[in-house]
Amino acid sequence: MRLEQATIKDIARELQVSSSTVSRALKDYPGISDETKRKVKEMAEKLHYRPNAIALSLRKSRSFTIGVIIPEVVHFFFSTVISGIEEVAFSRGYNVILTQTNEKLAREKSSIDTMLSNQMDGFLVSYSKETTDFQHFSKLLNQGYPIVFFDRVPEIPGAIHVIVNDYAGAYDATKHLIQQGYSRIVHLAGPSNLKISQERIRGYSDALKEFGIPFLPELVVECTQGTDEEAQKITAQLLQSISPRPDAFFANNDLAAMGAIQACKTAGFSVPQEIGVVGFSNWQFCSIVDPSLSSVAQNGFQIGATATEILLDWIEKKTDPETIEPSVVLETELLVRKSSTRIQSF
Amino acid sequence: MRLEQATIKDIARELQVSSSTVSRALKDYPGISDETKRKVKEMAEKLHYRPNAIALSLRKSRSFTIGVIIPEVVHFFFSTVISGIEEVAFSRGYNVILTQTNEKLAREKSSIDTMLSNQMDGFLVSYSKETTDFQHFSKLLNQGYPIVFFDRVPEIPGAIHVIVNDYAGAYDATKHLIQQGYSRIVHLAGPSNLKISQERIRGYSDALKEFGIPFLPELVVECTQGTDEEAQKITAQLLQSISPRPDAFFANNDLAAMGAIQACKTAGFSVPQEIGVVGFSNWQFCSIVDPSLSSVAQNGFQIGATATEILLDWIEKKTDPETIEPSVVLETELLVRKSSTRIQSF
DNA sequence: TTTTTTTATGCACACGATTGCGGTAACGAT
DNA sequence: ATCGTTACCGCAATCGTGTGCATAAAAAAA
Repeated sequence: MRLEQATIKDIARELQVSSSTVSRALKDYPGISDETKRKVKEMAEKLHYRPNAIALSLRKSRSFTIGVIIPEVVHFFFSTVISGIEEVAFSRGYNVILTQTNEKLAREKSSIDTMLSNQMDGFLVSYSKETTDFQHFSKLLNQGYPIVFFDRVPEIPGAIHVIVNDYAGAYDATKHLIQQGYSRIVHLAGPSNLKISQERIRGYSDALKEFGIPFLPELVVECTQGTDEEAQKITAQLLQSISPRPDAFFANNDLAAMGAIQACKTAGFSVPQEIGVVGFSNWQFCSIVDPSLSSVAQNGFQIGATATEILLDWIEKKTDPETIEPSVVLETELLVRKSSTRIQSF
Repeated sequence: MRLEQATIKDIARELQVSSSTVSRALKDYPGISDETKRKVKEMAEKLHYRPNAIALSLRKSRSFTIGVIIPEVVHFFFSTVISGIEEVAFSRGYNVILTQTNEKLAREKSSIDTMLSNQMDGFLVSYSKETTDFQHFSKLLNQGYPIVFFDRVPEIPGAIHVIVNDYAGAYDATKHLIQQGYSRIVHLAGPSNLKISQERIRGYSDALKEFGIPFLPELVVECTQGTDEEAQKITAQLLQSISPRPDAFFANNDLAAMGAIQACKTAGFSVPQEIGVVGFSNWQFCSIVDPSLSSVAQNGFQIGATATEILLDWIEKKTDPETIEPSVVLETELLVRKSSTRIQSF
């Protein structure tokens, strides 16, 4: 049996005043005597009064809550994004409701449904791998709901994005490998329906072009799942089937990069002396594995924080959605570690 | 300008009936003609009617939302717990509001405040490292709010816990090291105010005792932060200062274990031939590092899922809080990998 | 003293949905 | 013609808070 929360009415009854007076006194409205204000506040304190945010939401048609929809929580990158989101939301007085889609489209849609029922003030979304049609999002946008997409962003008119410069990240990584003397560079790519995958391929390809290295389609292999097991298999196979053998791997994510390293070791090649490897994301373990893994760092925290700032400004009408930069691109940073360093520059 | 959500009143107006009729028709109440029900449902469909969960919450004094308070999101273990929580909550029709305390007590308290304002139906809590006094929790409990603690659990009467068998996990790990022929085993312990740290020390100590190995206080070192850097420093120092030198490290977490391994390598010792290492938690990277890291797995997903099941049963009064097992202890599993295997048993 | 202004407070309704209670037809039975 | 029954449906209050408008009392101006 829960102890009842004290309400404005309780305070009003105790003090023999109306609840409107209490409401105004608590918010220091003009036109309430200091004496009354004092009494009201004292009584509020005494009764442990806490404003009922639900009632407030109903009244104001504002919930001060944002909905976050992501593919998976158990993912270093996404967890850092969540952290950034939570940090900014908290500091600006908003709640965060979280759902993961487990990469399922159906789950994505039903999440939106319940979130709409719960009167979210806005949405932060990174869509699932299954999502190829974006009507459920564009409908929301057309209805005027603020949505900011991050990382995985759809190509629909009016959508606001926060992404990292995948192109530049991939370009930098590839260029670095080339400068380290690797030339037959495999790209373990991500799911081809994601724009980030396409951008990274583009960066990879452009870097090759710039250094006069031919782009070979057979050196770009899609790793659908992005797990280390998958990458390990693919790498092992590539080392056998391609001739002359690849001498570097640029992976779409760090897990895949680790898979590649393992496969190389198993096949008897040393990393980085014979084969160089670079990952993407800069997961926590990159610096503690052996050899330490070079990786393109994307600051998840900053992505989350930035996306949330934009969303909240939008919600609070500080910014007209028309004037928002449709796409905020954060820079990546190539962190060179042992896995790709065979020329000691120091 | 957001398009207005259709309400029951809108449906009522269109159909020239009262809103009570609409409400009842939508929920298939008896006493409403099939004809009317059909019309109402059609109109609801047409107007894209979505029940306003906020209004419902106000009416029912139930928000169908649970508050989750954890130290940090960017932590493999906690992210798996969140995943388990989210999964169960979603399947049972509840929302999850997430806050991280960043290990700050003040943040913990203020999170509780805003969650109370938002009429959470219950709480899932793992408290911060700073928390030594639990009044803010016991007050909640006394007010009748359902709270289930997990991982880090307070010693207050009436609190429900979901934890793993830290004692057994530590015992197993230590026993394993002993059986592999290591005898001067260092324990890199966690913050001493956390019960989990104490339990692990107990398990470590009991395993030594059982095998007749003396417990040396200087071999138990507290790693306050639990980072790899910290563990690396401490390990390096221990390898120098203690004589005869330690030949194994059992770390309170995997990151610390990795730090220990690095320090060993730097000092010229090979793992596992000369020095064995076991971690705790079984983070994702354990299987992909070299040497792969033995670790005590604690199933975060299961912890989160179990805690949520208990909480929701409690909220829905399926179980009387008096009858709830005060402490659910999930078993750990020692995953033996290369970092602690010098006796090939196969 | 009367009129005007200021100050302090209450009334009533709104937000959206639910629900106990009661009302009103229509119909059949007496 | 009257009553009882049944089938449908509406009124109005409720949850907790905020706010425009009216109003009473007090103070100031006439």
